[in-house]
Amino acid sequence: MTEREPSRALAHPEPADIRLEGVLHALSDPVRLVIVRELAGTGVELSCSYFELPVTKSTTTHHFRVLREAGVVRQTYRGTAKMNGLRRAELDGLFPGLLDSVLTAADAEAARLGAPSARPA
Amino acid sequence: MTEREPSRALAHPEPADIRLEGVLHALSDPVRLVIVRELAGTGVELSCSYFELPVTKSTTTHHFRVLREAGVVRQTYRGTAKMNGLRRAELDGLFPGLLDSVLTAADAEAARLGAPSARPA
DNA sequence: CCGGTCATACGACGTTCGTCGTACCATGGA
DNA sequence: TCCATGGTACGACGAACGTCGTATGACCGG
Repeated sequence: MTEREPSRALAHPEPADIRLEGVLHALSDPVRLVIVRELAGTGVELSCSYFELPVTKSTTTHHFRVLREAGVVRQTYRGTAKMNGLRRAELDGLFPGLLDSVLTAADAEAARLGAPSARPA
Repeated sequence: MTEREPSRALAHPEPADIRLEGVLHALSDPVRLVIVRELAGTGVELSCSYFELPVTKSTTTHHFRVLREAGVVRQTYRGTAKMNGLRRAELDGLFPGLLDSVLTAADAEAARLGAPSARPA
């Protein structure tokens, strides 16, 4: 709840605490899937404000938190910005091939549905 | 033909209507994940009553319905029983490798958590 | 025909989810 | 110092979810 600590630190689940169900659930939301695809596509850390999502800032914060608590992304403060990076190594170690196949599937579906975004040419 | 039409037909989404988000959501429930793992492990069609799930019959029906409507399983009546089979071909065609990696991940997690009902092929 | 078995439908209930708005805090620069 | 920028916390709300119990329907074997 109310942390009076420096609190500029964010809690991340350790690999042993990451649950497949949680990851799948995190990935089952369209907005979050867009975030993950973009993160994977660029391969670098991106700030929350980098993303242009069809939701408000509050909701964006919420989605990033869900991703972080599921163990999908790692968030670190960098000045006023909060950078987000995919936890690829941990995820691949825990669930080999899962992230890649989800990403591939998302690309395939986007192409199938004629969605243009999230594809860094 | 000697093919007998099932008295009650069940609606299944066509491959083109299967959504990745829907599949991931269907797979993100522990009970449904158990069902899918068992279906994949045996490789044959299983009746609803075959499964020993920690929920009532009503809830079991509900979960099978979610899986069917997401396009994960195919259900066909066979007498009073309803047989359930994984839609492997369709899923693999739509999202190559996805099902396998989820299944592998589920096995890995089950082993990691000390699962009792793991199903080594 | 009649009962038994397998599964469904429907309604209910509490929980979680996705969304928003508003108020607030933390950092960095003018 | 003060303010602009980037993000958070909290509360609210409707919708969807997972669960159950009971009543009902479909099929098979006597």
